[in-house]
Amino acid sequence: MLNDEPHVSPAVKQRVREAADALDYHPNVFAQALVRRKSNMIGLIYENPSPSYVVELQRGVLERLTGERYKLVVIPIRSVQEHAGEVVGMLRSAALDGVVLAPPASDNPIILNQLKDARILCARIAPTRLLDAAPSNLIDDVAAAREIADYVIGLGHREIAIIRGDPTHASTEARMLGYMQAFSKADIELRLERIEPGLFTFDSGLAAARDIFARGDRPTAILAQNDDMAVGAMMAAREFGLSIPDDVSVVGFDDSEVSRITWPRLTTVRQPVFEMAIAATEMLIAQLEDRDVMARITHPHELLIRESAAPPRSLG
Amino acid sequence: MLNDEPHVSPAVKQRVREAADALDYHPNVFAQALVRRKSNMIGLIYENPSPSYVVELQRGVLERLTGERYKLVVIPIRSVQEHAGEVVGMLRSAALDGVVLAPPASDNPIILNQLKDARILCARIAPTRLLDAAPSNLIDDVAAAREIADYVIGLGHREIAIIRGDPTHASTEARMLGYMQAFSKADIELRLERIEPGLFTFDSGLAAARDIFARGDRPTAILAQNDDMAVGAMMAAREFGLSIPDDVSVVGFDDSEVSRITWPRLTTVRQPVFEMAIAATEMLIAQLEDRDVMARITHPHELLIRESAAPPRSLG
DNA sequence: ATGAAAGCGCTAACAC
DNA sequence: GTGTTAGCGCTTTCAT
Repeated sequence: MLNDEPHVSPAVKQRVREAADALDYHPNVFAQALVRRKSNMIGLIYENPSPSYVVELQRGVLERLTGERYKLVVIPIRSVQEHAGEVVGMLRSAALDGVVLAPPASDNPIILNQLKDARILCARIAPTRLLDAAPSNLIDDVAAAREIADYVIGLGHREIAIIRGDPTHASTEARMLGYMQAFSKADIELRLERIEPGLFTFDSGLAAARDIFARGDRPTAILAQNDDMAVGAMMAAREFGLSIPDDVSVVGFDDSEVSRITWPRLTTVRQPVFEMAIAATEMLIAQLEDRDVMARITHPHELLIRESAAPPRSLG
Repeated sequence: MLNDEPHVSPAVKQRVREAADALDYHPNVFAQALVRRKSNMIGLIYENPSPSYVVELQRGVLERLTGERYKLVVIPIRSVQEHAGEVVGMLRSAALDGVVLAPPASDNPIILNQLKDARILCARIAPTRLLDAAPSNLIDDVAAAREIADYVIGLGHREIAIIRGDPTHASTEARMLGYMQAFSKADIELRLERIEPGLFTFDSGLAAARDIFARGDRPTAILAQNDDMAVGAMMAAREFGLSIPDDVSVVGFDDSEVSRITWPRLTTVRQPVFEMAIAATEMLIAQLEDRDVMARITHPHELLIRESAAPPRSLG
């Protein structure tokens, strides 16, 4: 009766509602779920490399869920790489109607397959492979990385170091490829010792940049594969008494909040994580309600020129 | 049978488990919940002023929940102040076993009362009032604020501005009180125009500090009631060409991640949000499982002296 | 110890 | 339209 049935007059609805309120009646969601086979809960699956990324993600999902009857269950995975086989078991015992998959889970074939077998719907954020396996929200990582590398090269830099992201995330390779395209277009040789590993965390960026600065021939610019690592690199530069961007330029990737609160503000390329999360949630809800679903959205990226990169001093 | 019954031999258990795996059997959680009247889900209720605070909070809850059968449902509230009356209705329709209450919900008498009426268990983070209404995790906000103010005054500052937190959070008043105790002990007069309102956000700190710097007589130090606002104040200082800590000292409150990634690093006073969230979740689980529950834990705070505060230039 | 049966609170199908 | 009933998948109780 409370479920918006078709042939009930508004007046009656109103009275029923009042009576329900008066009796403090709340339908039992388990009984409902049991018979409807629907929990009205969705999950957000993520690993934990960059807090700012996760925050944006979750904000986006919750934004789309406001006013909706769905509740959000957060499911952090220590290491998708290691626990892929167990993830779907967890999900089905949580009885979720569907899940939003953030990287690197969104790229994991084991998870994708088991999800299909378990008939759990999903929508994905930033996958790079198997794009038709499930609805996807992407940016063009290769192009975005190429553009910011182009920009840095355009400033006159030729001695450029790179801090890579987490190797278990496919976007790390994609961004690497974009950088390399820009390098080869400009005829710059990328030396192996100029590539530092990282994990998408502030600490890993700090450590990587310390390594870079501790070595003899210092680059004039650093491309970090996300903003957290870029901010770590800025910290390392300060430790070495280098000023940014005069002594060394640093650029990031993502436009996460941290890029706007540092000084100088970080030049980066925007990935609209919040909007991607909203769109992914929309795709998931559409599936749950048997509406038409977009199979794939490529979201726009945008080079954001701020103050952390400038021409190298020799050209200054 | 799968529920760890007492009189079953290990061998039988093992075989049952194998059979269950082979058939890919998963118990239906709704049927269980229906008859047991227990959902194995807990909620985290928060408002959204400072992302770094929320991240720590959620990390703590999830940390305590790893390996536990409980799932976490996140419940952001736009404005606890405005929607206190509706919160508990939402919760009971979500059928949660219990909730962790972050400020300002943890201080809200309406929510606390309705929770009790609805027999939803809870544990609280950083309440300042009604401390015996439900298990509480606190720090001594007054003492912590007094200590950091003492420190700044001890550096030689006497022209000190304050950026307040969100007025709907009770800790704002508590910290204010701590500052004032330090001021009066040092015989410093606190002028009204030296108190700027804020909302615990970076942007509000930025705006508040711009106001402060735009006025004629500039303070030599700023006490911000959390780190996000302090970092906003640092940004404003840069905009005015002021260097930190030489021209102006800035200190924060919380020791959130952002305080460690700025340059100079932020002098602040640590509130162990992560540990408080773990403890609150522990208190909640203990209640759910009828174990003894600590009624209140006062967590230690700690003054963290970093580089964003120094003696005023006149003394330098 | 083992098995049968009742019932948790609701929805949907079907008769009236 | 309105009232009745079966049954969702499990746990628990009560016979056996």
